[in-house]
Amino acid sequence: MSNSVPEISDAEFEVLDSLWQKSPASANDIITKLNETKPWHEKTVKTLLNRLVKKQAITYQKQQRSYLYSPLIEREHYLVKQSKTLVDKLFRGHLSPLVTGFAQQSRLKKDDIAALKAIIADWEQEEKDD
Amino acid sequence: MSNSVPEISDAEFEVLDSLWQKSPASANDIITKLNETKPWHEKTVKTLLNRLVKKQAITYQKQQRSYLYSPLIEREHYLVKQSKTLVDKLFRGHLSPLVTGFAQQSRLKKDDIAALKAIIADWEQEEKDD
DNA sequence: ACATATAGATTACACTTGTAATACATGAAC
DNA sequence: GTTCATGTATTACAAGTGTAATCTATATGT
Repeated sequence: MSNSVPEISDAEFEVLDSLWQKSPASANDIITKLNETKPWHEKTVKTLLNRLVKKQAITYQKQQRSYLYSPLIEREHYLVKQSKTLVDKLFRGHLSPLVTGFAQQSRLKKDDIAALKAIIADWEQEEKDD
Repeated sequence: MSNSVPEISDAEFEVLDSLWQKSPASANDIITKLNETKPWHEKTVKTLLNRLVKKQAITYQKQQRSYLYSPLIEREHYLVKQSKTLVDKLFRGHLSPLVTGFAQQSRLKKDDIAALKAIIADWEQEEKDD
């Protein structure tokens, strides 16, 4: 119950995602990791950390001088919510047109196909159970 | 080639979507239609129309005093691009975790399942052709 | 004890977005 | 021809965002 997930901007998301991969982590850990792929200034990342704390998306524990940050919002939950938001907006809640669009752009990977088969099998099992 | 789709905000998207449903349309047509579901002030919608024109997402033809607006960006193209953007961001380009998330939230509708089956069949046919 | 490096906090600043209000131009009514 | 209504254009303004720079407090080296 309770928590409506806060709005997370794109840049903030990258920071949060880094914490989902490994936490707790110090600001420097996070900066180092992010800098493998993004040219973000140290100050920029710290601003993003502050904003995430204010939004209660992450928290920290004081560790002598520095902080160790950890996520407060759960990854799976967040991903599902964002997915649903987009599908609602673009496809009025229907997933299949999204998948079809993907398929037409040939972006399906073989593990996607395997996963889809499994999903269909589950769904049909459920139907039978009704 | 050419056109990187411009960034469209949420509010702007609603206006564009209305034009995808019916165009060309006058500002008043659009306002009336949008007001069936959103409490937006006339001035607000006109601001959004202006911004969309500036972004070259829509265009218009002068019709005596007023304008008739039409989309410049293609709906299918836009939807696929947004879908891909989200899947890249949240799932590193893999569609199946998104579908799995949906399935777990029981958001799959029966036409979704039918569409998924068709997609798989097509994909397997492609494989065979290689 | 004192200077310094450094971690986090505060401030900055331009751009976008949501949400209009005001200004301007012109066709329509008298 | 002058006024008025109405359509578009311009301006407004706060909140959020990307992208830092500056300020402040303190652990550490000497």
